[in-house]
Amino acid sequence: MATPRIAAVKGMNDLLPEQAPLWQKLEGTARRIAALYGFEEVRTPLVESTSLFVRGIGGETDVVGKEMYTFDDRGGESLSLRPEGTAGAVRAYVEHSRHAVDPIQKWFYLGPMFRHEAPQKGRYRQFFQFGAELFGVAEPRADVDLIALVVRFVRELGVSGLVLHLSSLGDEESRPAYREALVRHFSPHAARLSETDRRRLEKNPLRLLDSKDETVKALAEGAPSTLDYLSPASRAHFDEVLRGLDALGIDYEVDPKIVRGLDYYTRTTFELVATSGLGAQSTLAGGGRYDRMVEELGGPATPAIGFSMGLERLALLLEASGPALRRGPDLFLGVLGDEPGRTAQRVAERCRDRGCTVELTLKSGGVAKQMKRADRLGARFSAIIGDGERASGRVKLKTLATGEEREIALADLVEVVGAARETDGGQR
RNA sequence: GCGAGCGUAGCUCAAUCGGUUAGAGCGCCGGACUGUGACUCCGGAGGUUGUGGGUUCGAGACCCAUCGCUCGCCCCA
Repeated sequence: MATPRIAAVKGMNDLLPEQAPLWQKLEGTARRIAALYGFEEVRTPLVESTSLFVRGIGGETDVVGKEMYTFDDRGGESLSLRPEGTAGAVRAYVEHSRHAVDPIQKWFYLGPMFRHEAPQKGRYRQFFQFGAELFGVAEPRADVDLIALVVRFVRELGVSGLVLHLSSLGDEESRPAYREALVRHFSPHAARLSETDRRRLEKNPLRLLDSKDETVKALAEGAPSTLDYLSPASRAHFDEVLRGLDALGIDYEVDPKIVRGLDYYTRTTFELVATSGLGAQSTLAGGGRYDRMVEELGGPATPAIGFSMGLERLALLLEASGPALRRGPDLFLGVLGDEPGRTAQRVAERCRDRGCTVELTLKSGGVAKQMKRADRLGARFSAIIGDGERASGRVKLKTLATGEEREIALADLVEVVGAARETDGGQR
């Protein structure tokens, strides 16, 4: 009987070497695009005081109310694994008085988030997000710049079939009136609503617009739009965002029904939705303004806008369009014997000094076996070093792809392999 | 939290109505080829059929429970 194995925790996945190239591409592109827009990386803790999320995101939200990994540490303080990145970023902005350094802070982050939900396609308990936060600018141009970043990122990766949904939730002035209008619209039909939807009607009527229940969907068709209740200032802001996107040629769909699940949003909200490939979890990215949150967490009144994107969902879309290639080593160095092995290892080090990737035979074996390995690894060149080579100072350098073989001086090996790498920049 | 589907080798799958020793392809290891990969051929390892119980002369298959995975609902990225 085999010893029982311990499996990974439900909803938390290993990323194995085969998947690494794809993730490196995702993260590398994210960093590069963020830099193009002047965003700098911030790394905040994975664990925060539970109260941060309760205050920042809203205790009534599903994310905080029932999906957080919460525990008491040894001192009795309630801590939680971060379910999203914005609250921690705002906390850091306030804690370090960044407004005093420069009120305009442009941050991006890349890292795991945790939510205790039933896993399904595109939804995991540990998932990676790429996100950005732009503090200190109320102007709609900031909204447009941030959305442009998101759009450029997915475009750069070659993901297609995405639609940008856009709306505005208004400000302190507009929201109460809109809320009331919604209650007026749905209340006469309360009897036909499910229990949860009736509770929503009381607590957060905005939620009803997002319902998938057919009855509610039908009712929502004729519901008043948040856009009709915007204050003049919010209206002007929203219109300017739309004009800015038009000017950049970014397509969007004004969709008053998008309601973000976190309480902190004001004014502009947006989602990037996949039209296929993600099943029920079609939202790839979400974001919006949170102009009141910095103040609510004890900082000076500071407007802000941000977004976050689920990288697993992005990976799912990218995997569908073909696997990322793993690049083999520039040189495979085979070894026959201990003494030649030491020579080969020295040569390998010199190649690596030169910036070439080298796979050296570590586990002794016959030539055929070593060549098989060279082939499987996808090496560009192979050479075997044995007593003969050591004595003569000459090696046979084989180009795996063509089978062509030529004899060169062992002393020239580094230069030949290095030059070949440089002619095509290591891209093969 | 709720609902549904699925668990057979490392992977993808097969196994007649419940029938005797659970197979194949790919992959892996070895050999043909003791100093040259791919193609080919030969051989090998690898399974408590997720787990526990039940029905039966007999269970991979049927029943119950349990665990896991997947998908959907809710919600979200």
